[in-house]
Amino acid sequence: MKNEDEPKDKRLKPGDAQKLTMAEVAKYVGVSAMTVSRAFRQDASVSEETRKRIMEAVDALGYVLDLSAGSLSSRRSGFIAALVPSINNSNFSDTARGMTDALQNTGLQLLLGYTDYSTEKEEELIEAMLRRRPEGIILTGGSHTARARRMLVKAGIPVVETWELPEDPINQVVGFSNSEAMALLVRTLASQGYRKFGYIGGTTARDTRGSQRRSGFQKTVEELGLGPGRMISFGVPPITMEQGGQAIVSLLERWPDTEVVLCVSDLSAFGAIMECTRRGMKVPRDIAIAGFGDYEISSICHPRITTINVDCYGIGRQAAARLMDALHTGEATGDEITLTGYKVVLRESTDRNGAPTA
Amino acid sequence: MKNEDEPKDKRLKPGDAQKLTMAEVAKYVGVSAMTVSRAFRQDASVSEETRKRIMEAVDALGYVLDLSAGSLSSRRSGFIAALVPSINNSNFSDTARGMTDALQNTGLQLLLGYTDYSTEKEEELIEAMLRRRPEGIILTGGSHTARARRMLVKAGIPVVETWELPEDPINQVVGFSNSEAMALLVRTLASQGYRKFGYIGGTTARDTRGSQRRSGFQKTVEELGLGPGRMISFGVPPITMEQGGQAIVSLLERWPDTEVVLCVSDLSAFGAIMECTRRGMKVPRDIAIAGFGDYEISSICHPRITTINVDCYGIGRQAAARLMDALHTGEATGDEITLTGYKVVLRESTDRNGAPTA
DNA sequence: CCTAAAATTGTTATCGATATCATCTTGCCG
DNA sequence: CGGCAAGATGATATCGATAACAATTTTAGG
Repeated sequence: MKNEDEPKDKRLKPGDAQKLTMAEVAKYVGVSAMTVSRAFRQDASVSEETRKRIMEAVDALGYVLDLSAGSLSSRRSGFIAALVPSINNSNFSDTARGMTDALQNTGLQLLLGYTDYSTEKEEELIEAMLRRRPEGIILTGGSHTARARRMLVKAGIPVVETWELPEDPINQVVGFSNSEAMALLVRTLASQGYRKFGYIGGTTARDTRGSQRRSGFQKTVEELGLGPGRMISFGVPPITMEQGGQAIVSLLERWPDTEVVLCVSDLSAFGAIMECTRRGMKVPRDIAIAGFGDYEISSICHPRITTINVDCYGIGRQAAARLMDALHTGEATGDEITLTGYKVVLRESTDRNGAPTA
Repeated sequence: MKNEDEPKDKRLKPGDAQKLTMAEVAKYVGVSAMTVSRAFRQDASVSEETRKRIMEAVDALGYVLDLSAGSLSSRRSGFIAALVPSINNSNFSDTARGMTDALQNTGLQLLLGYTDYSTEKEEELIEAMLRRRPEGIILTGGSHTARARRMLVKAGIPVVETWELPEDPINQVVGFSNSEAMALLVRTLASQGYRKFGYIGGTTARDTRGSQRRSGFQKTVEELGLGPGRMISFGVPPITMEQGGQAIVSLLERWPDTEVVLCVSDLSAFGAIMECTRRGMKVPRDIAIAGFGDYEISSICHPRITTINVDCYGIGRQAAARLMDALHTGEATGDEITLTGYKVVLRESTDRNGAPTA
C-alpha cells in the first residue's frame, strides 16, 4: 500500500494534478470498479457496509466522479440545455430559476446559454450544446434559423419553446401570447379613458416577443377606432433604460398630445418616466406610461409603473416539467401547448386621477 | 448504399432519434473515422478536397460531433466553469460577458453556475462542475467551504478567484479591495463636508464583498473621527430594492439627523431613494444617498446616484485571460494577483448644493 | 528522373465509467 | 436439509471519438 499522499497542510495549492480513477478507488477499498460505480448511485444494489467504505475512500483520496466517461457508456449526459436571450434580465432569470427548481432531485443539471437575442448566436449555441448531447433542450421563443431547426429535430430529444406561442412549434410549447397580453393592456387603459396611444419598442424584428407586443398594440388600437398608434422604434433589442428615455423624447416631439405610452418592457418604461421627470413633466399627470414584464423596479420606483405581470417562474418550472414528462414517457408525448398566465397590474404611472404622491 | 432517410418534409418533428456516429459519416464519404475527426479541427492536416466532401456529408446526414466521446479520449473537456452569485445582477453579467469575450476563438466554452450567495451551493456546484472535468474554474469571492477548497486543489486545474482579494488565495486572483473602495467613497464624501454617515447592508456574513464594504465604511468613518457609523442591517443578501427602502426608514427613525447614507449596492440605494421621495423627502436636499457598483439604473434614475464604478467587464476578461495563460504555460504560473480598477462616480444623489433638478 | 521531406490518410489502442451477464452469498421455506 | 429467490459483487465488452504511430501519396529539389 502506497498512499501517503493525503494533503495535510493547511494551505493547499493546485498543481499536483490528479489522475485518480475509479479503478484506483476500487483497489484501495478492495472491490471492483463496478462496485464503486454502483456506490455512487442511490438505486444500485450495494450493501450499506460496502458503500460506506467506498465513500470513505472517495473522501480520503479526494476522488471526483468523471461524468464524461460515465455518460459515454450510459448514453445519458445528465443535463438539460436552456437558451435564454439575456443573462441580465430578471424575467429570464426567474424563468431559469423555475427550471432549476423543477430539476431538483431529478439527477439532471441545467446548462444555460445566452443568445443575445440573435438567432445566429442561438444556432451556434444549439450546436455547441448538442455536441454535449443534452437529454432535452429549452428555448426562448419560436424563431430559429433553418439549420438550428434541422439540428433540433435530428437530435431526437424533447424540445420546449417558451415565452411565446410559435406558429409552427418544433415540439412542446410553454408560453403565452405576447400580442394578446399587450392587447389586454391597451384595452384596459382605453377603458379608463385614454385615447391617444403611443408605443416604444426596439427597431428590429430580432426580438420576436417585442414584435408580437407591438403588433398586439397596433391591432388593438385600430380595433378600438383610436387610429394608428404612434410608434417609435429605438435601439437594437434589448432596448435599454437610456433608450427608453431617448425614445420618449422623439415620441413627444412628434406627437406632443400623446396621452399614454406603452413600452416593450418595464426597463424602457422606467427610462422614459425618468426622462420625463427630469424634463419637468409629471407622470401620469402630463403623460401616462406603462411597461411590460413587471420587473422589480416597477413596484419600487416613483411613480410605480403599470405593467403586465408574466408568470416567468412558472414558464421555467413548467417547461422543465414538460421536458421531464417527455423523458419519462419515452418521448411519445404529442406536441402539447401549455399556456401560462399574465395579468395587468395597474399602478400610479397610468393613474387617471392622480398625480403621483409627493 | 441505403441512405434515403434525408428529411424532406417542411415541418420537421423530433422522434426519429438518431444514432449517427463518426464512423458512419466516414463510411458514407469513403474515408476513415480518423479523417472525419481531423476534418472537424482547423489545425489538422486534411486536404481541402477531402474536408469539403466530409463536411458536405456531415451536412447531408445531419451529423453533430459528440464531444463527450472526444473529450474522454483527448482528455480535454473544452470548457471553463464559472460560478457567480446571481444570474440577475448586471455587475456579474458584465463579468460573465467579459469572460465569454475573452474565450472567443480559444475553442473553450464557458459554463455558468449560480451559487445564490451560498458557499454550500457553491460547493455543490463545484463538485457538479468538476465531475465534467473543466479545464479551469473561475469563482466569485474567496470564501469557500473546506471541502470545496480541497476539491479545487485536488482537481489540479487553474483556479481564479474574482471580485475581491482573498486573504489566502487558492491560486490566481483578479479583483479589488471592496473595503478600500468603500473607504474611498467615505473619504470623498467626507471631503465634501458630510459628517453624519449611515450605512445600509445585508444581515449576514454570507456576502463577503458586502461585509468587506461594511468594514471599509466603519473603519474609515472612525479614522476620520466621525464616530461609529450608523449601520442598519436588513435582509439576506442580495439585498433587494425593496429592502433598501425599508432599511432607510429604520435608519432615519433611529438617527433622524443622518446626512448621508451609503448602501452596499446601487439597488438598495435606489430603493432607499425612491422610498424617501415617496415620503416627501428630497434627495439630496434632505438626505444624501450613495450606492456601489454603478448599475445602469444609477445613471438613469432621478436623482442620479453617486456610486463606485467597478470594472466588472475587465474582471471577467482578465480572469479568463489569466486562466488561458495558466493553461498555456502548463500551469506553472505562480499565484498572481491582478488588481482591477474602481472609481468614485459623483452624481446628483450626494450633490452638496443642489436639490436635484425639477 | 530519383530521393528526401512533407502532406495525407489509415490502423489500433485507449480514455474511464457503465451495461450486461455471470458468479457467488445469504436467507427463507417447505 | 435441499433448493430457489433475492441480494451483492465481479468480469468483460462497450460507448464514440482521438492519440500515437504506421503507411502511403505527393511535392520539391537537385
